[in-house]
Amino acid sequence: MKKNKYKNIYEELAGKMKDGTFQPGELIPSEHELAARYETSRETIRKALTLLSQNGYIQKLRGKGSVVLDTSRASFPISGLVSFKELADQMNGAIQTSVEEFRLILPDPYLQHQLQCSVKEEVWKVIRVRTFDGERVILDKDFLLKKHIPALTEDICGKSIYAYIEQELGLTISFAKKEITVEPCTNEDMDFLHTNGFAHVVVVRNYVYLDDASLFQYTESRHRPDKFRFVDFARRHMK
Amino acid sequence: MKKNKYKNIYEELAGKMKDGTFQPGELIPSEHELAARYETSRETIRKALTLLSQNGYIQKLRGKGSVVLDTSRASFPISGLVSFKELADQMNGAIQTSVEEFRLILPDPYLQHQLQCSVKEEVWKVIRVRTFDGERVILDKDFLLKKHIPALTEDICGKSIYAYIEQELGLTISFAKKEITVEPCTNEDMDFLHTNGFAHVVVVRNYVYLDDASLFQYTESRHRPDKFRFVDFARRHMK
DNA sequence: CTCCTAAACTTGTATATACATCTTAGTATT
DNA sequence: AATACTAAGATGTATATACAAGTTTAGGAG
Repeated sequence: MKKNKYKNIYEELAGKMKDGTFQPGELIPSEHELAARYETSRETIRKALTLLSQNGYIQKLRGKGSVVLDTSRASFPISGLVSFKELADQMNGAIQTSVEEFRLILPDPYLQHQLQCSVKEEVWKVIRVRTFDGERVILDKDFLLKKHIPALTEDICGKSIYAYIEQELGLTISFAKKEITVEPCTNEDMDFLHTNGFAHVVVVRNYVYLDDASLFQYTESRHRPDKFRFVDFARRHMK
Repeated sequence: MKKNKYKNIYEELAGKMKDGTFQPGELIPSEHELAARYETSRETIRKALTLLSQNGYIQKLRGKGSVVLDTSRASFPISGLVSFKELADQMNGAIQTSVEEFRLILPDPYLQHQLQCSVKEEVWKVIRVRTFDGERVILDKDFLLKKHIPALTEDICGKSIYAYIEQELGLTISFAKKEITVEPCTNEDMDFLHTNGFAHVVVVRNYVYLDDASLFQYTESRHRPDKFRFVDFARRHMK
């Protein structure tokens, strides 16, 4: 099989950093030694190490080796493109999702612009509220093009839309552009959320694309400010 | 010279997307053709295209080619690790920096924790205010370890600390971990900023590292909410 | 003992080859 | 005319080699 050897090695090494087999500050084995240990070529090891470096697991030091970085503070996931369900599964605590609205609509001009579609394109409108420890703190407004997602049910929205798209429909969610701003509370925010006297919400606008580069989803995720936290890892120069 | 051929090609192709030589939706030449055109190997071209893909310039379609994505909406820089001076240079408008405080201190327990240093390590404390169109909207509190940055002047802080570190000191700023939250205004915020009645500020905490993986800077960037905007590009699966 | 140098080992870049997998267009068959 | 197959061309993965450049260590010269 000619598939994903480097990705498997990446996963295995990343696991060893997460579970503490490799400690922060330590040097991992050299590329030659890893190549021998995994019975593969140095180039394949280098692809795995490049991924680790890009995701903040290691720092490569020329002439010395690769040192393990401290990822404990980061509280994963580090930004990335992760669905709420996947995020919730990684956390421990009382987290609930309730579907407040679910229907097929024709887009208004604002949505036409966000989804770059015509007024005739049918769109799934899904409104969900995320509850943490009994407090309604996130309002998710999803809009999905029926052209790409022909069938959808309220039941699926209560679980995970992404799992349905990837596992049932066999589509591949590829990338997203996101924008974070702070905006005044709307009436809708106050209806659905426990705003606790906050006059503003943090708005995360997500434009999500499939692997053929077609835009299929626009999501507006509205967070109560005191419960919002975004963590990112960024490299200055690319390698 | 055995250096950075792939990075040069990346820069050249990225430039063609920015200036419109390559239009969104278009297919760029195939890897074979680019290899011939640049008189290099396919692997070198692939490294350049991988960078373009990671930074949201193109989407690679197996069996078809690489399609140019629309980066016009993104309004660069897309997250990344960019100094304020570099960001300001790309924008047009009346932007000013004023240094409000500049001195050498010994860290209190909070700073010791943020910078992971002892109470004896001297730290440069720099407080700067960023003014847009006459409004004081960002308060930057920088703390730099003297161990790594032995000399610093108020004049440098008024221009660009990063330019000084990289060009004068010859150090390489490598990566940063950042965290975005929303927090109540402090007295300091109200003293230095035109808070315009806002009760909260957006706080961006930056932990910045050199290329030997040593932490040298902790920055707290406090933004007036209505002027804050963060744009990110994220891929779901890594390649 | 100190200093310098050379060797060994590390990661970085460039090139080449082979084959897998996917898309598309063209051809042949039914 | 519709379908099925084939070939060409595209990207994806794996391997191999050579050399460049930075770091560390060991050993030799003084």
